[in-house]
Amino acid sequence: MRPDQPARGPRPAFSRAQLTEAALRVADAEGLDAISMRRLATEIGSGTMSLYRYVTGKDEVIDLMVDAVAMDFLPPDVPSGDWRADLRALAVQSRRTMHRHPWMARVTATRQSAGPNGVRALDRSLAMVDGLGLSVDAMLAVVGSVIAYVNGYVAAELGEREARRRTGLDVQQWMARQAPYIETLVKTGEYPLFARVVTESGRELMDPDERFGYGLDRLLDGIAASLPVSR
Amino acid sequence: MRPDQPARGPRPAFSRAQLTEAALRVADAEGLDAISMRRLATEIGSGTMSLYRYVTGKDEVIDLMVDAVAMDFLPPDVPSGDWRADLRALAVQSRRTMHRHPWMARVTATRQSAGPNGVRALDRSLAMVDGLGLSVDAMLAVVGSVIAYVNGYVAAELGEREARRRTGLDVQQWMARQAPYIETLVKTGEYPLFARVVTESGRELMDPDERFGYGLDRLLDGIAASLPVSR
DNA sequence: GTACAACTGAGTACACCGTACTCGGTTCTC
DNA sequence: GAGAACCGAGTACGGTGTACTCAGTTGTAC
Repeated sequence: MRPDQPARGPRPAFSRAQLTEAALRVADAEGLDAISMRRLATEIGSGTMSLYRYVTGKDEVIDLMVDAVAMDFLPPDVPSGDWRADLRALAVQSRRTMHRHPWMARVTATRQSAGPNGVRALDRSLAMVDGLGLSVDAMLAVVGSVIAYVNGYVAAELGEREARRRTGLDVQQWMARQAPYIETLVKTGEYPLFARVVTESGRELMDPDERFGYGLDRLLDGIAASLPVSR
Repeated sequence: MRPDQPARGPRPAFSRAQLTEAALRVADAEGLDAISMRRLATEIGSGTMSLYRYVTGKDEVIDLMVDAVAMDFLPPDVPSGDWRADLRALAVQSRRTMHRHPWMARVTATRQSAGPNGVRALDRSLAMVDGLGLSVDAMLAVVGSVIAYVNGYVAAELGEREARRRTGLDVQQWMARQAPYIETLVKTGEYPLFARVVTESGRELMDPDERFGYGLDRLLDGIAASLPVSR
Protein backbone atom coordinates (compact mmCIF):
# COMPACT_ATOMS: atom_id res chain seq x y z
CA MET A 1 0.00 0.00 0.00
CA ARG A 2 1.11 3.55 -0.69
CA PRO A 3 1.21 6.35 1.87
CA ASP A 4 -1.91 8.43 2.18
CA GLN A 5 -0.15 11.76 2.42
CA PRO A 6 3.07 12.40 0.55
CA ALA A 7 6.05 14.28 1.95
CA ARG A 8 6.90 16.54 -0.94
CA GLY A 9 5.31 17.72 -4.14
CA PRO A 10 1.96 19.29 -4.91
CA ARG A 11 -1.00 18.39 -2.77
CA PRO A 12 -3.02 15.53 -4.29
CA ALA A 13 -6.16 16.63 -6.10
CA PHE A 14 -8.24 13.93 -4.48
CA SER A 15 -7.95 11.06 -2.02
CA ARG A 16 -8.31 7.31 -2.10
CA ALA A 17 -11.44 7.74 -0.02
CA GLN A 18 -13.01 9.93 -2.68
CA LEU A 19 -12.06 7.39 -5.30
CA THR A 20 -13.72 4.53 -3.45
CA GLU A 21 -16.73 6.70 -2.76
CA ALA A 22 -17.15 7.38 -6.48
CA ALA A 23 -16.65 3.72 -7.31
CA LEU A 24 -19.33 2.71 -4.80
CA ARG A 25 -21.74 5.25 -6.20
CA VAL A 26 -21.31 3.95 -9.75
CA ALA A 27 -21.41 0.27 -8.81
CA ASP A 28 -24.49 0.61 -6.63
CA ALA A 29 -26.38 2.43 -9.36
CA GLU A 30 -25.24 0.69 -12.51
CA GLY A 31 -23.62 -2.56 -11.52
CA LEU A 32 -20.07 -3.75 -11.24
CA ASP A 33 -19.48 -3.79 -14.99
CA ALA A 34 -20.11 -0.06 -15.19
CA ILE A 35 -16.86 0.49 -13.32
CA SER A 36 -13.91 1.27 -15.50
CA MET A 37 -10.87 3.37 -14.92
CA ARG A 38 -11.98 5.86 -17.56
CA ARG A 39 -15.41 6.09 -16.03
CA LEU A 40 -14.08 6.62 -12.53
CA ALA A 41 -11.69 9.27 -13.80
CA THR A 42 -14.42 11.32 -15.45
CA GLU A 43 -16.60 10.78 -12.40
CA ILE A 44 -13.92 12.27 -10.19
CA GLY A 45 -12.87 14.89 -12.71
CA SER A 46 -9.32 13.80 -13.41
CA GLY A 47 -7.28 12.08 -16.09
CA THR A 48 -7.60 8.36 -16.44
CA MET A 49 -4.00 7.58 -15.67
CA SER A 50 -3.93 9.85 -12.68
CA LEU A 51 -5.90 7.20 -10.81
CA TYR A 52 -2.86 4.97 -10.92
CA ARG A 53 -1.12 7.41 -8.59
CA TYR A 54 -3.55 6.36 -5.89
CA VAL A 55 -4.17 2.75 -6.74
CA THR A 56 -2.11 -0.03 -8.29
CA GLY A 57 -4.93 -1.06 -10.61
CA LYS A 58 -8.58 -1.85 -10.91
CA ASP A 59 -8.28 -4.79 -8.55
CA GLU A 60 -7.22 -2.54 -5.75
CA VAL A 61 -10.19 -0.27 -6.40
CA ILE A 62 -12.47 -3.24 -5.85
CA ASP A 63 -10.54 -4.23 -2.74
CA LEU A 64 -11.11 -0.75 -1.39
CA MET A 65 -14.80 -0.93 -2.21
CA VAL A 66 -15.18 -4.26 -0.46
CA ASP A 67 -13.40 -3.07 2.63
CA ALA A 68 -15.46 0.12 2.71
CA VAL A 69 -18.66 -1.87 2.61
CA ALA A 70 -17.28 -4.36 5.11
CA MET A 71 -17.58 -1.58 7.65
CA ASP A 72 -21.33 -1.61 7.02
CA PHE A 73 -21.80 -5.08 8.35
CA LEU A 74 -19.26 -5.01 11.08
CA PRO A 75 -20.72 -6.95 13.98
CA PRO A 76 -20.90 -5.20 17.35
CA ASP A 77 -17.69 -4.99 19.30
CA VAL A 78 -18.67 -7.26 22.13
CA PRO A 79 -20.94 -10.31 21.75
CA SER A 80 -24.33 -10.21 23.45
CA GLY A 81 -23.86 -13.57 25.13
CA ASP A 82 -26.47 -15.22 22.94
CA TRP A 83 -24.32 -16.76 20.23
CA ARG A 84 -27.28 -17.86 18.19
CA ALA A 85 -28.92 -14.46 18.08
CA ASP A 86 -25.57 -12.93 17.24
CA LEU A 87 -24.88 -15.29 14.36
CA ARG A 88 -28.39 -14.85 13.05
CA ALA A 89 -28.08 -11.09 13.17
CA LEU A 90 -24.76 -11.34 11.37
CA ALA A 91 -26.37 -13.36 8.60
CA VAL A 92 -29.40 -11.12 8.25
CA GLN A 93 -27.26 -8.03 8.32
CA SER A 94 -24.88 -9.41 5.72
CA ARG A 95 -27.76 -10.22 3.43
CA ARG A 96 -29.25 -6.76 3.89
CA THR A 97 -25.93 -5.14 3.08
CA MET A 98 -25.47 -7.24 -0.01
CA HIS A 99 -28.91 -6.26 -1.18
CA ARG A 100 -27.97 -2.65 -0.77
CA HIS A 101 -24.80 -3.26 -2.78
CA PRO A 102 -25.81 -5.86 -5.35
CA TRP A 103 -22.34 -6.12 -6.86
CA MET A 104 -21.02 -7.27 -3.50
CA ALA A 105 -22.15 -10.88 -3.72
CA ARG A 106 -20.32 -11.43 -6.97
CA VAL A 107 -17.13 -10.14 -5.45
CA THR A 108 -17.15 -11.66 -1.97
CA ALA A 109 -18.04 -15.02 -3.46
CA THR A 110 -14.76 -15.09 -5.29
CA ARG A 111 -12.44 -12.98 -3.22
CA GLN A 112 -12.06 -12.96 0.51
CA SER A 113 -11.86 -9.56 2.11
CA ALA A 114 -8.46 -9.26 3.74
CA GLY A 115 -8.65 -5.54 4.34
CA PRO A 116 -8.64 -4.22 7.91
CA ASN A 117 -12.42 -4.03 8.13
CA GLY A 118 -12.84 -7.49 6.70
CA VAL A 119 -10.41 -8.98 9.19
CA ARG A 120 -12.09 -7.11 12.00
CA ALA A 121 -15.46 -8.46 10.90
CA LEU A 122 -14.06 -11.98 10.91
CA ASP A 123 -12.55 -11.47 14.33
CA ARG A 124 -15.79 -10.24 15.83
CA SER A 125 -17.70 -13.06 14.17
CA LEU A 126 -15.37 -15.56 15.78
CA ALA A 127 -15.87 -13.82 19.10
CA MET A 128 -19.56 -14.68 18.90
CA VAL A 129 -18.85 -18.36 19.21
CA ASP A 130 -15.92 -18.07 21.58
CA GLY A 131 -16.26 -19.71 24.96
CA LEU A 132 -18.66 -22.37 23.78
CA GLY A 133 -16.14 -25.12 24.24
CA LEU A 134 -15.18 -25.20 20.57
CA SER A 135 -11.67 -25.37 19.21
CA VAL A 136 -10.53 -22.44 17.11
CA ASP A 137 -10.88 -24.68 14.15
CA ALA A 138 -14.45 -25.62 14.95
CA MET A 139 -15.23 -21.96 15.51
CA LEU A 140 -13.94 -21.20 12.05
CA ALA A 141 -16.03 -24.00 10.62
CA VAL A 142 -19.16 -22.73 12.34
CA VAL A 143 -18.75 -19.12 11.29
CA GLY A 144 -17.57 -20.18 7.86
CA SER A 145 -20.59 -22.36 7.22
CA VAL A 146 -22.97 -19.56 8.11
CA ILE A 147 -21.11 -17.16 5.85
CA ALA A 148 -21.06 -19.74 3.07
CA TYR A 149 -24.79 -20.20 3.33
CA VAL A 150 -25.44 -16.48 3.27
CA ASN A 151 -23.14 -15.85 0.34
CA GLY A 152 -24.57 -18.72 -1.66
CA TYR A 153 -28.14 -17.76 -0.96
CA VAL A 154 -27.74 -14.08 -1.69
CA ALA A 155 -25.69 -14.72 -4.80
CA ALA A 156 -28.47 -16.82 -6.25
CA GLU A 157 -31.02 -14.24 -5.19
CA LEU A 158 -29.19 -11.39 -6.84
CA GLY A 159 -28.24 -13.39 -9.90
CA GLU A 160 -31.77 -13.35 -11.13
CA ARG A 161 -32.21 -9.70 -10.32
CA GLU A 162 -28.99 -8.85 -12.13
CA ALA A 163 -30.00 -10.80 -15.20
CA ARG A 164 -33.24 -8.88 -15.25
CA ARG A 165 -31.54 -5.56 -14.73
CA ARG A 166 -29.15 -6.16 -17.60
CA THR A 167 -31.93 -6.82 -20.06
CA GLY A 168 -33.65 -3.65 -18.89
CA LEU A 169 -37.01 -5.37 -18.58
CA ASP A 170 -39.24 -5.06 -15.56
CA VAL A 171 -40.51 -8.07 -13.64
CA GLN A 172 -43.68 -8.47 -15.72
CA GLN A 173 -41.97 -8.34 -19.09
CA TRP A 174 -39.19 -10.63 -17.95
CA MET A 175 -41.55 -13.30 -16.69
CA ALA A 176 -43.59 -12.99 -19.85
CA ARG A 177 -40.49 -13.63 -21.90
CA GLN A 178 -39.57 -16.72 -19.88
CA ALA A 179 -43.07 -18.15 -19.81
CA PRO A 180 -43.17 -19.98 -23.16
CA TYR A 181 -39.88 -21.76 -22.48
CA ILE A 182 -41.04 -22.87 -19.07
CA GLU A 183 -44.30 -23.97 -20.61
CA THR A 184 -42.53 -26.27 -23.06
CA LEU A 185 -40.46 -27.73 -20.23
CA VAL A 186 -43.57 -28.49 -18.22
CA LYS A 187 -45.35 -29.93 -21.23
CA THR A 188 -42.65 -32.53 -21.82
CA GLY A 189 -43.77 -34.24 -18.65
CA GLU A 190 -40.17 -35.10 -17.86
CA TYR A 191 -39.97 -32.78 -14.89
CA PRO A 192 -42.94 -33.61 -12.69
CA LEU A 193 -41.75 -31.86 -9.55
CA PHE A 194 -40.57 -28.81 -11.42
CA ALA A 195 -44.03 -28.70 -12.95
CA ARG A 196 -45.59 -28.77 -9.50
CA VAL A 197 -43.40 -25.88 -8.46
CA VAL A 198 -44.51 -23.86 -11.47
CA THR A 199 -48.21 -24.56 -11.09
CA GLU A 200 -48.31 -24.07 -7.34
CA SER A 201 -46.17 -20.96 -7.31
CA GLY A 202 -49.18 -19.04 -8.56
CA ARG A 203 -50.24 -18.47 -4.99
CA GLU A 204 -46.94 -16.91 -3.97
CA LEU A 205 -45.42 -19.35 -1.52
CA MET A 206 -42.78 -18.32 0.97
CA ASP A 207 -41.41 -14.86 0.48
CA PRO A 208 -37.65 -14.63 0.01
CA ASP A 209 -36.96 -13.38 3.52
CA GLU A 210 -38.79 -16.32 5.00
CA ARG A 211 -37.02 -18.79 2.77
CA PHE A 212 -33.66 -17.31 3.68
CA GLY A 213 -34.54 -17.58 7.35
CA TYR A 214 -35.71 -21.17 6.94
CA GLY A 215 -32.38 -22.52 5.77
CA LEU A 216 -30.50 -20.31 8.19
CA ASP A 217 -32.50 -21.59 11.14
CA ARG A 218 -31.96 -25.19 10.08
CA LEU A 219 -28.23 -24.55 9.97
CA LEU A 220 -28.25 -22.87 13.38
CA ASP A 221 -30.37 -25.72 14.78
CA GLY A 222 -27.79 -28.19 13.62
CA ILE A 223 -24.94 -26.17 15.07
CA ALA A 224 -26.73 -25.82 18.39
CA ALA A 225 -27.31 -29.55 18.60
CA SER A 226 -23.64 -30.27 18.04
CA LEU A 227 -22.28 -28.01 20.76
CA PRO A 228 -20.39 -29.84 23.52
CA VAL A 229 -22.70 -28.38 26.15
CA SER A 230 -26.17 -27.47 25.01
CA ARG A 231 -27.09 -23.88 25.86
CA MET B 1 -32.71 -21.05 -29.67
CA ARG B 2 -31.84 -21.69 -33.28
CA PRO B 3 -32.36 -24.99 -35.06
CA ASP B 4 -29.52 -27.44 -34.90
CA GLN B 5 -29.68 -28.46 -38.53
CA PRO B 6 -30.68 -25.98 -41.20
CA ALA B 7 -32.94 -26.82 -44.12
CA ARG B 8 -31.03 -25.28 -46.96
CA GLY B 9 -27.57 -23.91 -47.61
CA PRO B 10 -24.12 -25.38 -47.12
CA ARG B 11 -23.60 -27.86 -44.35
CA PRO B 12 -22.33 -26.15 -41.20
CA ALA B 13 -18.60 -26.48 -40.63
CA PHE B 14 -19.04 -27.34 -36.96
CA SER B 15 -21.74 -27.81 -34.34
CA ARG B 16 -22.80 -26.14 -31.14
CA ALA B 17 -21.60 -29.21 -29.30
CA GLN B 18 -18.10 -28.76 -30.70
CA LEU B 19 -18.20 -25.12 -29.72
CA THR B 20 -19.13 -25.88 -26.12
CA GLU B 21 -16.55 -28.62 -26.01
CA ALA B 22 -13.84 -26.18 -27.06
CA ALA B 23 -15.07 -23.59 -24.57
CA LEU B 24 -14.96 -26.14 -21.75
CA ARG B 25 -11.46 -27.18 -22.69
CA VAL B 26 -10.20 -23.59 -22.59
CA ALA B 27 -12.04 -22.64 -19.40
CA ASP B 28 -10.95 -25.73 -17.49
CA ALA B 29 -7.32 -25.16 -18.42
CA GLU B 30 -6.97 -21.39 -18.30
CA GLY B 31 -9.94 -20.02 -16.44
CA LEU B 32 -13.11 -18.28 -17.44
CA ASP B 33 -11.38 -15.08 -18.49
CA ALA B 34 -9.41 -16.93 -21.16
CA ILE B 35 -12.65 -17.40 -23.07
CA SER B 36 -13.22 -14.87 -25.79
CA MET B 37 -14.99 -15.15 -29.10
CA ARG B 38 -11.74 -14.68 -30.97
CA ARG B 39 -10.05 -17.32 -28.89
CA LEU B 40 -12.84 -19.82 -29.38
CA ALA B 41 -12.86 -19.14 -33.11
CA THR B 42 -9.16 -19.87 -33.53
CA GLU B 43 -9.56 -22.87 -31.26
CA ILE B 44 -12.23 -24.27 -33.53
CA GLY B 45 -10.55 -23.11 -36.71
CA SER B 46 -13.12 -20.65 -37.98
CA GLY B 47 -13.70 -16.94 -38.31
CA THR B 48 -14.64 -15.01 -35.22
CA MET B 49 -17.99 -13.86 -36.49
CA SER B 50 -18.94 -17.27 -37.74
CA LEU B 51 -19.55 -18.25 -34.15
CA TYR B 52 -22.52 -15.94 -34.08
CA ARG B 53 -24.22 -18.24 -36.56
CA TYR B 54 -24.42 -20.83 -33.82
CA VAL B 55 -24.83 -18.72 -30.76
CA THR B 56 -26.46 -15.38 -29.99
CA GLY B 57 -23.45 -14.15 -28.06
CA LYS B 58 -20.92 -14.97 -25.40
CA ASP B 59 -23.60 -15.32 -22.77
CA GLU B 60 -25.13 -18.20 -24.62
CA VAL B 61 -21.76 -19.90 -24.87
CA ILE B 62 -21.54 -19.84 -21.10
CA ASP B 63 -25.10 -21.08 -20.78
CA LEU B 64 -24.18 -24.01 -22.96
CA MET B 65 -21.09 -24.70 -20.88
CA VAL B 66 -23.07 -24.68 -17.67
CA ASP B 67 -25.69 -26.99 -19.03
CA ALA B 68 -23.07 -29.36 -20.38
CA VAL B 69 -21.42 -29.58 -16.98
CA ALA B 70 -24.81 -29.85 -15.29
CA MET B 71 -24.99 -33.30 -16.81
CA ASP B 72 -21.94 -34.23 -14.76
CA PHE B 73 -23.68 -33.81 -11.47
CA LEU B 74 -27.06 -35.04 -12.46
CA PRO B 75 -28.44 -36.96 -9.49
CA PRO B 76 -29.59 -40.54 -10.09
CA ASP B 77 -32.96 -40.92 -11.71
CA VAL B 78 -34.75 -42.45 -8.80
CA PRO B 79 -34.06 -41.55 -5.15
CA SER B 80 -32.58 -44.24 -2.92
CA GLY B 81 -35.18 -43.77 -0.22
CA ASP B 82 -32.65 -42.23 2.17
CA TRP B 83 -33.22 -38.51 1.59
CA ARG B 84 -30.34 -37.53 3.79
CA ALA B 85 -27.79 -39.70 2.04
CA ASP B 86 -29.12 -38.49 -1.30
CA LEU B 87 -28.85 -34.82 -0.41
CA ARG B 88 -25.41 -35.33 1.01
CA ALA B 89 -24.25 -37.14 -2.10
CA LEU B 90 -25.69 -34.32 -4.20
CA ALA B 91 -23.71 -31.77 -2.23
CA VAL B 92 -20.47 -33.72 -2.31
CA GLN B 93 -20.86 -34.45 -6.00
CA SER B 94 -21.61 -30.82 -6.80
CA ARG B 95 -18.51 -29.74 -4.95
CA ARG B 96 -16.38 -32.31 -6.72
CA THR B 97 -17.69 -31.20 -10.11
CA MET B 98 -17.04 -27.56 -9.32
CA HIS B 99 -13.50 -28.41 -8.33
CA ARG B 100 -13.04 -30.11 -11.65
CA HIS B 101 -14.38 -27.02 -13.42
CA PRO B 102 -13.16 -24.14 -11.29
CA TRP B 103 -14.88 -21.49 -13.38
CA MET B 104 -18.23 -23.09 -12.57
CA ALA B 105 -18.64 -21.64 -9.08
CA ARG B 106 -18.26 -18.09 -10.34
CA VAL B 107 -20.98 -18.66 -12.89
CA THR B 108 -23.55 -20.70 -10.98
CA ALA B 109 -23.31 -18.26 -8.12
CA THR B 110 -24.63 -15.51 -10.32
CA ARG B 111 -26.73 -17.27 -12.90
CA GLN B 112 -29.17 -20.10 -12.41
CA SER B 113 -28.93 -22.91 -14.91
CA ALA B 114 -32.21 -23.04 -16.79
CA GLY B 115 -31.01 -25.38 -19.52
CA PRO B 116 -32.58 -28.82 -19.86
CA ASN B 117 -29.92 -30.55 -17.78
CA GLY B 118 -30.10 -27.91 -15.09
CA VAL B 119 -33.84 -28.26 -14.82
CA ARG B 120 -33.56 -32.02 -14.76
CA ALA B 121 -31.01 -31.77 -11.95
CA LEU B 122 -33.36 -29.56 -9.99
CA ASP B 123 -36.23 -31.93 -10.58
CA ARG B 124 -34.31 -34.94 -9.36
CA SER B 125 -33.05 -33.00 -6.37
CA LEU B 126 -36.61 -32.19 -5.43
CA ALA B 127 -37.53 -35.84 -5.84
CA MET B 128 -35.07 -36.67 -3.07
CA VAL B 129 -37.18 -34.86 -0.50
CA ASP B 130 -40.56 -35.76 -1.96
CA GLY B 131 -42.89 -37.78 0.19
CA LEU B 132 -41.50 -36.48 3.46
CA GLY B 133 -44.64 -34.55 4.23
CA LEU B 134 -43.22 -31.27 3.03
CA SER B 135 -45.03 -28.76 0.86
CA VAL B 136 -43.50 -28.08 -2.55
CA ASP B 137 -42.39 -24.79 -1.16
CA ALA B 138 -40.65 -26.35 1.80
CA MET B 139 -39.00 -28.85 -0.51
CA LEU B 140 -37.63 -25.98 -2.56
CA ALA B 141 -36.39 -24.31 0.58
CA VAL B 142 -34.64 -27.47 1.75
CA VAL B 143 -32.94 -28.22 -1.54
CA GLY B 144 -32.22 -24.54 -2.09
CA SER B 145 -30.51 -24.15 1.26
CA VAL B 146 -28.23 -27.10 0.60
CA ILE B 147 -27.34 -25.76 -2.82
CA ALA B 148 -26.76 -22.30 -1.37
CA TYR B 149 -24.39 -23.71 1.22
CA VAL B 150 -22.47 -25.70 -1.38
CA ASN B 151 -22.21 -22.80 -3.79
CA GLY B 152 -21.12 -20.40 -1.10
CA TYR B 153 -18.56 -22.77 0.35
CA VAL B 154 -17.03 -23.81 -2.94
CA ALA B 155 -16.95 -20.26 -4.26
CA ALA B 156 -14.90 -19.18 -1.27
CA GLU B 157 -12.70 -22.22 -1.61
CA LEU B 158 -11.99 -21.60 -5.26
CA GLY B 159 -11.66 -17.87 -4.87
CA GLU B 160 -8.39 -18.25 -3.07
CA ARG B 161 -7.14 -20.83 -5.53
CA GLU B 162 -8.08 -18.57 -8.45
CA ALA B 163 -6.32 -15.59 -6.92
CA ARG B 164 -3.20 -17.71 -6.55
CA ARG B 165 -3.48 -19.08 -10.06
CA ARG B 166 -3.74 -15.61 -11.55
CA THR B 167 -0.56 -14.41 -9.90
CA GLY B 168 1.20 -17.51 -11.19
CA LEU B 169 2.79 -18.22 -7.83
CA ASP B 170 2.75 -21.62 -6.18
CA VAL B 171 1.40 -22.18 -2.71
CA GLN B 172 4.72 -21.58 -0.96
CA GLN B 173 5.50 -18.32 -2.71
CA TRP B 174 1.98 -17.06 -2.27
CA MET B 175 1.91 -17.68 1.45
CA ALA B 176 5.33 -16.12 1.78
CA ARG B 177 4.07 -12.99 0.09
CA GLN B 178 1.06 -12.74 2.40
CA ALA B 179 2.98 -13.46 5.58
CA PRO B 180 4.31 -9.98 6.41
CA TYR B 181 0.88 -8.37 6.04
CA ILE B 182 -0.70 -10.99 8.27
CA GLU B 183 2.11 -10.50 10.73
CA THR B 184 1.40 -6.79 11.02
CA LEU B 185 -2.29 -7.52 11.56
CA VAL B 186 -1.53 -9.94 14.36
CA LYS B 187 0.97 -7.54 15.95
CA THR B 188 -1.62 -4.79 16.29
CA GLY B 189 -3.34 -6.92 18.93
CA GLU B 190 -6.70 -5.73 17.67
CA TYR B 191 -7.69 -9.10 16.31
CA PRO B 192 -7.16 -11.57 19.14
CA LEU B 193 -9.16 -14.44 17.68
CA PHE B 194 -7.77 -13.97 14.22
CA ALA B 195 -4.35 -14.15 15.85
CA ARG B 196 -5.26 -17.44 17.49
CA VAL B 197 -6.33 -18.80 14.14
CA VAL B 198 -3.03 -17.83 12.60
CA THR B 199 -0.86 -19.20 15.37
CA GLU B 200 -2.78 -22.45 15.80
CA SER B 201 -3.15 -23.15 12.11
CA GLY B 202 0.46 -24.19 12.07
CA ARG B 203 -0.60 -27.72 12.93
CA GLU B 204 -2.99 -28.01 10.00
CA LEU B 205 -6.42 -28.21 11.53
CA MET B 206 -9.39 -29.64 9.67
CA ASP B 207 -8.77 -30.38 6.04
CA PRO B 208 -11.09 -28.68 3.57
CA ASP B 209 -13.15 -31.79 2.91
CA GLU B 210 -13.81 -32.24 6.59
CA ARG B 211 -14.74 -28.61 7.06
CA PHE B 212 -17.12 -28.77 4.14
CA GLY B 213 -18.72 -31.86 5.59
CA TYR B 214 -19.00 -30.26 9.02
CA GLY B 215 -21.25 -27.41 7.91
CA LEU B 216 -23.15 -29.67 5.58
CA ASP B 217 -23.92 -32.15 8.33
CA ARG B 218 -25.05 -29.38 10.65
CA LEU B 219 -27.43 -28.18 7.97
CA LEU B 220 -28.76 -31.68 7.34
CA ASP B 221 -29.13 -32.23 11.09
CA GLY B 222 -31.25 -29.14 11.31
CA ILE B 223 -33.37 -30.18 8.37
CA ALA B 224 -33.88 -33.66 9.80
CA ALA B 225 -35.01 -32.24 13.12
CA SER B 226 -37.59 -30.05 11.45
CA LEU B 227 -39.30 -32.76 9.42
CA PRO B 228 -42.96 -33.34 10.30
CA VAL B 229 -42.29 -37.00 11.03
CA SER B 230 -38.78 -37.88 12.07
CA ARG B 231 -37.32 -40.65 9.93
C1' DG C 1 -31.88 -28.71 -65.69
C1' DT C 2 -32.29 -24.51 -64.08
C1' DA C 3 -33.72 -20.58 -61.18
C1' DC C 4 -34.02 -18.96 -56.72
C1' DA C 5 -34.17 -18.50 -52.05
C1' DA C 6 -31.92 -19.71 -47.92
C1' DC C 7 -28.08 -20.23 -45.64
C1' DT C 8 -23.11 -20.30 -45.01
C1' DG C 9 -18.25 -18.47 -43.39
C1' DA C 10 -15.39 -14.56 -43.36
C1' DG C 11 -14.00 -9.77 -43.11
C1' DT C 12 -14.20 -5.00 -41.68
C1' DA C 13 -15.16 -1.63 -38.28
C1' DC C 14 -16.54 0.53 -33.91
C1' DA C 15 -16.56 1.55 -29.26
C1' DC C 16 -14.99 0.09 -25.41
C1' DC C 17 -11.48 -1.85 -21.88
C1' DG C 18 -6.81 -2.00 -18.54
C1' DT C 19 -2.51 -0.10 -18.19
C1' DA C 20 2.87 0.78 -19.47
C1' DC C 21 5.49 4.69 -20.33
C1' DT C 22 6.69 9.46 -20.71
C1' DC C 23 6.69 14.32 -19.91
C1' DG C 24 6.24 19.23 -18.30
C1' DG C 25 4.86 21.64 -14.26
C1' DT C 26 4.29 22.27 -9.13
C1' DT C 27 5.71 22.25 -4.44
C1' DC C 28 8.25 21.11 -0.62
C1' DT C 29 12.91 20.69 1.87
C1' DC C 30 17.46 22.17 2.51
C1' DG D 1 17.11 30.28 -4.32
C1' DA D 2 18.51 25.26 -5.93
C1' DG D 3 17.12 20.80 -6.44
C1' DA D 4 14.73 16.79 -5.43
C1' DA D 5 10.31 14.74 -5.14
C1' DC D 6 6.01 14.28 -6.61
C1' DC D 7 1.94 15.60 -9.20
C1' DG D 8 -1.63 15.30 -13.30
C1' DA D 9 -2.21 14.33 -17.94
C1' DG D 10 -1.44 12.38 -22.55
C1' DT D 11 -0.29 8.88 -25.89
C1' DA D 12 -0.26 4.25 -27.38
C1' DC D 13 -0.82 -0.87 -27.44
C1' DG D 14 -3.10 -5.00 -27.34
C1' DG D 15 -7.10 -6.78 -25.96
C1' DT D 16 -12.56 -7.28 -25.71
C1' DG D 17 -17.85 -8.13 -27.71
C1' DT D 18 -20.43 -7.69 -31.62
C1' DA D 19 -23.18 -4.99 -35.68
C1' DC D 20 -23.09 -5.07 -40.45
C1' DT D 21 -21.90 -6.45 -45.06
C1' DC D 22 -20.78 -9.52 -48.77
C1' DA D 23 -19.58 -13.23 -51.94
C1' DG D 24 -20.13 -18.06 -52.28
C1' DT D 25 -22.58 -22.63 -51.57
C1' DT D 26 -26.41 -25.61 -51.29
C1' DG D 27 -31.00 -27.47 -51.20
C1' DT D 28 -35.59 -27.33 -53.14
C1' DA D 29 -39.28 -26.27 -56.55
C1' DC D 30 -40.53 -25.74 -60.99
